[in-house]
Amino acid sequence: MDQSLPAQGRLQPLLEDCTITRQILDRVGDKWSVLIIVNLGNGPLRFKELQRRSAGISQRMLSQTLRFLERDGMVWRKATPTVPLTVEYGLTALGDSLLQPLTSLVGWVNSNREEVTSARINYDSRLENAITADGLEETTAPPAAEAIGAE
Amino acid sequence: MDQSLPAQGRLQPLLEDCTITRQILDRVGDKWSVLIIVNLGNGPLRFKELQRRSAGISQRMLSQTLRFLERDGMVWRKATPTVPLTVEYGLTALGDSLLQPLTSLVGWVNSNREEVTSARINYDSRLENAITADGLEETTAPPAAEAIGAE
DNA sequence: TGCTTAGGTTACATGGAGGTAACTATTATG
DNA sequence: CATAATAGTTACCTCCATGTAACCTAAGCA
Repeated sequence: MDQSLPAQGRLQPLLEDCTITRQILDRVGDKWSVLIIVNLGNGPLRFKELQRRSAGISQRMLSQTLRFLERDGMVWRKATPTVPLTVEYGLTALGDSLLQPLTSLVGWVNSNREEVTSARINYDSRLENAITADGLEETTAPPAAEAIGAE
Repeated sequence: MDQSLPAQGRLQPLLEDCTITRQILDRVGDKWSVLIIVNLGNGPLRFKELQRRSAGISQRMLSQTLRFLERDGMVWRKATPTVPLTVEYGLTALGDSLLQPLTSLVGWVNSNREEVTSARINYDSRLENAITADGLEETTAPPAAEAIGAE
């Protein structure tokens, strides 16, 4: 779409004043929403199966999140009045189109896990050194005021 | 539909069992993190300026989120011991690389706001009709068991 | 002396997100 | 009659994320 990111300037005002944008972003960025959408990315699933695949989600949150996603037009729901009742969920065209940016975000996370993890270790050990170096006082001095080249 | 997304299958297990992935995803998907990263996308900013541009953020959350992002290696911090103290924040190479998937996600949201909004109106009005249609009882019957074409 | 600035930290209070568990309906089966 | 399965809903409770506001440091200046 925007090969070199000149769109950034246009994103800011939208993030600033647009409540709806923020609202939708919160929803699609939500922990359970992401999990459900990615899980539905391979095709429709029934409630129990979806719960089984979304490790850690409670019945309550699955049901709630599904209703939100259905309301927002990203997921469809199909109930078949069989004996113990069969309900299927799947991605709408809208939900499917979300799958792409979402997948690239999750992909970014997976690609950069190591780097983030080592950044944390690095940061934490610097903090420790800074604390042990000057006793109890003067911790107000920022320990990383130099070496900001960031590679 | 998903011929161009063969990576999905590999994302699921990572989302299921990997605590770190989920943790990082929560961080980069966080409301304030997104705002800060997008705002820093145009270049480094000082604390107050960043706060001014990130409408609605409190000093506390800005400071906290910046510390998290710095710890995760996405943002650098440069303090200059001037008279009232000058601190600049900017994106590291890692943070900059996040800008791309994040921008495409925010772009998706902006492109599909209308559709989501109308989906909500549609859903809510259907609910209303379903409620007024059958008085007080029998609301247990799923109102949308037919017409699932999703368009 | 005390007000201002930048850039925070800390204590305190609270709302709401989310977990747990019980309850619902329906039919088949033992 | 009780139990099981699917697909939820509801009540209840707790804890954490976040907002508010006060406080901190250091220097300048009126």
